[in-house]
Amino acid sequence: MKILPEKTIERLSQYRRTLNNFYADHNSNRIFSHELAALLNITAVQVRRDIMFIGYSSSQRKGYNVQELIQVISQIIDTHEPINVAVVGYGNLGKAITTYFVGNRPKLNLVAAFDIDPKKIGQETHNIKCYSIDRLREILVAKDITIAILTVPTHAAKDMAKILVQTGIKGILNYTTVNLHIPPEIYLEEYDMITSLEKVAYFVKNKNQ
Amino acid sequence: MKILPEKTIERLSQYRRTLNNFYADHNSNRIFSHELAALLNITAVQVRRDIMFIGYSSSQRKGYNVQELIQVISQIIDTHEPINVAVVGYGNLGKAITTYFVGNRPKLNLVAAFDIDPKKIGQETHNIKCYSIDRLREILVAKDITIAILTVPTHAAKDMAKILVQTGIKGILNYTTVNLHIPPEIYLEEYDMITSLEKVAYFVKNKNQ
DNA sequence: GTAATATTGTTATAAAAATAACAATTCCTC
DNA sequence: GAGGAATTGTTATTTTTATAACAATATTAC
Repeated sequence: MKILPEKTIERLSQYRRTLNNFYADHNSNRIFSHELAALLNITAVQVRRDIMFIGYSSSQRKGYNVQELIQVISQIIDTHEPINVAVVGYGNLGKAITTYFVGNRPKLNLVAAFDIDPKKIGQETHNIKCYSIDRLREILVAKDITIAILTVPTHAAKDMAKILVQTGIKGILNYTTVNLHIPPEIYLEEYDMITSLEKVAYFVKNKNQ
Repeated sequence: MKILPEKTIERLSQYRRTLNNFYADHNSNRIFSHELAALLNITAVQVRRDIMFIGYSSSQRKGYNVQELIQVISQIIDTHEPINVAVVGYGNLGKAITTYFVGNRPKLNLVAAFDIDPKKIGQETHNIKCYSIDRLREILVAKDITIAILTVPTHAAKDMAKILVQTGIKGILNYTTVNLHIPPEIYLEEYDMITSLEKVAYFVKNKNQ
């Protein structure tokens, strides 16, 4: 299948979770585009357009089959073979992410955490063990880790990214406030909490324009 | 000034931080658009266009004055009066955000944290005190809190949002995976870590298309 | 001082994303 | 079973965002 728009991919992830919740709550296997849209604060057209993109279609006039739709979305956003993920930096943010992860995400396995603090090394939360940052290279390779979530302090971000790149990581989700410079074949997604907050502040201030 | 594009606001926040770092590191008061762009992994045109939007201009051919540019950006994204912010949910993520906040952000004050866990109530990190969630209404009003960062567990998100809305909050930054339904006059920014990770996984998988 | 060069500021174009419009289909009512 | 209503699927349009093109200006080299 042709690659899908970035925003559609983001929404597909949310559709899937929302559909799972919907199914658990309502025990109904039918959902209308406007129902799904309302749950996500978006428009029904947007939902239908995304669903068109992924090539799914319902028996018209009776909404979508919830489980089928979950299946189709999963075929697109999940990989065939599970992908192994590591959290690099096991401070508060790293631990928060580990907790978010607990549950059923069969194709994305969080398999290791790393930190420099001896007190954290050896800790195990939700079956995720924390290793010394010194063993980063070794364990990334040994455990076939493809994606890294970077949550180290600012001063360490650059060096960690360097090691990740050298080890052949495929994707980095960067939560540090450091702008990383890595080869273009590695997929880099950056998120900056301070920027988000400053954005909220700006639009709170300028809401009447 | 006319309201600026959302993406420009996001970048302005990052320009400012990058410029502050640049000034500290280089002790130079001049920066070219392509230098700033390189630091942020974007194009020089994008930088110049954003700077055009905010109405700043340099003496041509010699780059921008770093401190002036910081000033101009601050005038746009900062408020005149400081804005008070609270973290609702003082688990790992709430604590992580508190830590991120430490430093010089004169116009955005994190003034309180809230949690339901008696063990956390009364804790104080970086001068931020944790209060009982029972006192949320009271303290939001007393401390004139305008923006809330929501980091509570899924099951509590809806109720917390309700209280925030009732108390007249102006903006919410929602890190829970629950889609909130709040009046449109409240600015809502949502961020979903799982979605971000699933997005990275998708584009790692489909990078060659 | 003139030509070449580097940089900005701005307009024009392209690409991405969201919204609107509407035909097609199915279901329901009578 | 005819007519109306609700819903989907898709094309068209608009809006937002990013990129490209290029004139204007200042600096440097000679």
